[in-house]
Amino acid sequence: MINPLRGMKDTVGEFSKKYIFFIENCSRIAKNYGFSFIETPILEETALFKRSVGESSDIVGKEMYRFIDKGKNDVCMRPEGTAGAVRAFITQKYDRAGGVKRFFYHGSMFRYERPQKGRLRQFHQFGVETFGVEDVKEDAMIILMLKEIFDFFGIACKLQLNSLGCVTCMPTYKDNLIKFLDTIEGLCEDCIKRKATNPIRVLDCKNKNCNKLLENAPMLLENLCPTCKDDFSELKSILDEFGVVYSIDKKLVRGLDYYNKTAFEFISDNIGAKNAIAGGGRYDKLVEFLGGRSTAGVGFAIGIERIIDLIVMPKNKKNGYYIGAMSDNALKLVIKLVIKLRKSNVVHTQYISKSIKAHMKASDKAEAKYFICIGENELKSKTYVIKNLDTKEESVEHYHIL
RNA sequence: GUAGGUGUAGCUCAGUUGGUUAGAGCGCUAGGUUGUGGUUCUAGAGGCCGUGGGUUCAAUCCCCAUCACUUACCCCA
Repeated sequence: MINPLRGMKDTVGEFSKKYIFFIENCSRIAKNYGFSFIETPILEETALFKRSVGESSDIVGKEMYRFIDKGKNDVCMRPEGTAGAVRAFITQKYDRAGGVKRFFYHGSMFRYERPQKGRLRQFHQFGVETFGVEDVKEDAMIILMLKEIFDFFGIACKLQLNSLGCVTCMPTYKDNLIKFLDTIEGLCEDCIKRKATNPIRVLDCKNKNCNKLLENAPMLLENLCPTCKDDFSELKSILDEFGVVYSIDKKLVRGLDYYNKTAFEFISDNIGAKNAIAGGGRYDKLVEFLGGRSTAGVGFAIGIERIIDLIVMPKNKKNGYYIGAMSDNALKLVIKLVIKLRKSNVVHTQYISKSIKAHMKASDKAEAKYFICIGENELKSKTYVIKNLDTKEESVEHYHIL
């Protein structure tokens, strides 16, 4: 027997139903916000992720599915969606065309890690990206969209917010942070590495000892330039105005290098240890960094496996027809009728004749609303009965397809 | 990479202090006298008790190894 690879799962059964339900409704909501569908390749040049996600990130450092293809290209399976969307934005020359572009996407992402609850090697995200809008109202808007999505699916969660500053305030802050870190002894090994590669990530180290040592560290949020500070205030006031509850997490820096200014995460207490169910933020330098004309960007991604268990599905209503044959002579007619009705209805059937009782049981299993059974009597009378399985009413119809 | 937990029917799990024929619920199939369902009743099918080795007269059970799954750490969605 061949099993799926570790950390990879089939989309079937209950998960499949929920997945479709989730994607359809997220897409609907995103369209209402003016976003249009984009799909980018799963394979991209390794350089794309190295440059966008960042070499200091764990994702690039140790989690990518990376290989050399037959054309000797160094390629990776995408570990997240933003890099590809930005690349596509530049490829299409939308950066030069100017204006605003809003995209939503969904699909498989790949990270080579140890699987656990809500974390797979092939997992699925639904995400959106806005290009060309510097206004922080857009940040607020996509957070409102996320909130709307979670509300729609009945998912309880909390929003955590931070601002990472911009090219004006971040560099000086970073210098100050490094100076502070230099005065500290006893940081964990990882943090010592981070100090050199991406010092702000020291802030969200989970090591308790590091946390203590960092109690007096300078915080990003307290060292923002006036613009960033104003934007952050405006973001908060919009969220307040529309009743979005949030908390400020000064240590929220996120693991991807491309974020600046707004950074946020939605977390849930109901999904095991990995409590981030969605994350996002602003990445105003990324388009330029990947070779495009300078364009602001902001977006989010939802981890579908993280929230799938929290989705409450509406109850299935009975729908469509079940048509069965009670004698072999009737089979041909049943098939004809099935094909005809399938032009505009959900129709279930079976290819063998059996008792009316067995057919009715099968129709319940199929959750059909209407039931038709054809046997010798129907063949003789050229009529059949349609039974409404909810109301138990029966009505006689003449058929003309013999 | 590290640590714990679990591998018995399609699914969820009992069980055997080592002994001949392996258990339940759910699901599946078929029936409950004339062609009417969901909840019911009866019957049936379905197991190399994860794999390899060891101890033993005898292993699904004890020991070792291995693989898989799972949870957690790290990190992320």
